[in-house]
Amino acid sequence: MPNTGPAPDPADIARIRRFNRAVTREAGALDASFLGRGRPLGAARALCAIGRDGRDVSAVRAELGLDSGLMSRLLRGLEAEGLVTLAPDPADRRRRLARPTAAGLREIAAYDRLSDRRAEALLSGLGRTAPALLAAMDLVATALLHDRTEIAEADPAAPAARACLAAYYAELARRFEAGFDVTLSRDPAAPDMRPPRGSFLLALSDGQPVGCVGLKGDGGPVAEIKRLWIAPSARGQGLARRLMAAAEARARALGITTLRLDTNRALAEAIALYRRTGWAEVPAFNDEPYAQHWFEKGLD
Amino acid sequence: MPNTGPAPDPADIARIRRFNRAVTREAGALDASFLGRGRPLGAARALCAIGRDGRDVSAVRAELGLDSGLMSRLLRGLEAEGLVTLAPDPADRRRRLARPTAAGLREIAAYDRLSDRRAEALLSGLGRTAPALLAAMDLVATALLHDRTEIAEADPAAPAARACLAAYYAELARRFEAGFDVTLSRDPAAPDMRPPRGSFLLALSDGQPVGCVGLKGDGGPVAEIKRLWIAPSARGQGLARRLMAAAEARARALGITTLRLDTNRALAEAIALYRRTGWAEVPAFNDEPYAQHWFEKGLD
DNA sequence: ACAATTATCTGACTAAAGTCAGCTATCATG
DNA sequence: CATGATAGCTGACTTTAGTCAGATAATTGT
Repeated sequence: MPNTGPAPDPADIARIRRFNRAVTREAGALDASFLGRGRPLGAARALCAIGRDGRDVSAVRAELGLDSGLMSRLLRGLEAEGLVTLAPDPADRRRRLARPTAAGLREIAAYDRLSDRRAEALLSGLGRTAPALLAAMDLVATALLHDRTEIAEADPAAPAARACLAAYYAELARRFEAGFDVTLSRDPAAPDMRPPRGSFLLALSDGQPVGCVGLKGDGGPVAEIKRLWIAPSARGQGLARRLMAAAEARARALGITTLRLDTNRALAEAIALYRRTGWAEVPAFNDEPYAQHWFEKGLD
Repeated sequence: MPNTGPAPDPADIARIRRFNRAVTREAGALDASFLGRGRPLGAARALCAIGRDGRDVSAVRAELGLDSGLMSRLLRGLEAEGLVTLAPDPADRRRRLARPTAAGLREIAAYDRLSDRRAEALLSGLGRTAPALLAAMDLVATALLHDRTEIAEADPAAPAARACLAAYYAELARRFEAGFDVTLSRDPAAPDMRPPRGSFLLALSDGQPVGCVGLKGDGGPVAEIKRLWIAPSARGQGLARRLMAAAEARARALGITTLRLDTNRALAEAIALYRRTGWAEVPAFNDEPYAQHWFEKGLD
């Protein structure tokens, strides 16, 4: 149901349209600068989407929204240029992993520099007003990305969920003082995070997974929150709060009355969120080696 | 010579790149919605660039950055669709003027509505945070359009000029200790700010007024600078200086040899600008109740 | 073991965008 | 009135992007 609020001010609409024009011009200029490296835009975008660390082809395809035939041809082109190598994914040999070669890394770095240089030019032309502009850009980006992020239940073994979990583990390994090895942790089995025992929720931004949370149950009235993670690119939008609220709602629907969670002291934002949203710190209720804090929340 | 200032913070660059991603998606979505009218994007853009009032072909071509052959073909297509008519420019019969037909006007309106609807959707999803977002978008747009801000003479009674003046009065009311009531002030009559007595200049960023200055004359060799104002989103770019320089140039062209102005002590940035640009503080030359400083500058 | 699904590749297309050389008509200038 | 510049038109291209219908191989569910 649109048009519930007051009718938008035409002057405000004009302001937004001016913004759109300003920004499409900027985007066009960036595209044009990308063209300067003697490669069509599609190929340049594909290379950048593969990134330094390499990625599986289907992820790139989903991000760029390309037809599989076109994607295949672009990769063939990049391969012929000696910029990427393709190898079957050992985990699923239908998939292929694209990795940049040394030359590919150089090209990616060159494209990054082009982006950076535009950003620098913008910043340096501003002087003392730069912080205000950056804050404004953050606000706009957050607003534009906000309504595109939706929360959906997924199977914890589905590729999107596994991608989130892999990124989550990698981040824990970076952030925990002692590193992180999932095999030493109380890793929940997938069936405990599937209905009717539990649930696994993904935050999807335009189809891309940008966050997750697990609800691990055992059929009884007490369940645990696990694996709360937000992609770096999606932080600062209150997404963790939305995911937690969705997990609580799902738990209620599954007849769960008490939620628990354990967490590591390195995860300060998460701990702050739990405290802000009605979780009470309680004594350790398990022997999770990576946990220093335990929380509980009643769902009534 | 770039790289003079301090090296930009990589985190700031990352923020800009996040902004770019958010915004190019938005632009892509708008393009996709334009495609829904059964016309390739190039033709749709050309039609919208022609606009309601029609335009000469070379102006459209310059705006869209198209090859003359391509432009010609796009126009031929629009003509065949019955959306535009082409006629030689009476002033220079090499040029051609494109004007929308009635059907063309309807199509332009339809494209406008598509843009408007996206803007409305964004606004309505925001509620009370809308003003902050709009201000942020203005700031970003102004920064990106920085080099496209142009100064044009306007009638002081035109809507864009009145909008600037209203914003100026509102700001004075906020900033002056005693508030501001325009009826108590020495408000210049509009004819004194029109050629040949004076002038009224607007700073236009992509069509939106973002600043103004008035030159109030009485036909003699002495004129006053009035109503210097820059929209908050456009500050910090040296626009006030550009507007003042343009006003001085206009004054010279009108045969004025001495400029004066009065101002309030609350307008510190303006006073600093006057001091920096060759204005000399002089004793009060009028009884403006809101003024504490009077300046004069000779134009030789 | 079997069918269904999934990821990718290939060939054969089309549409859109863009380039380029040469043409004509008009205009500005000496 | 010749000269050169300018604006636009046309035909003959190329490149880029994108679509679609199979083919193939690997995986999943039963």
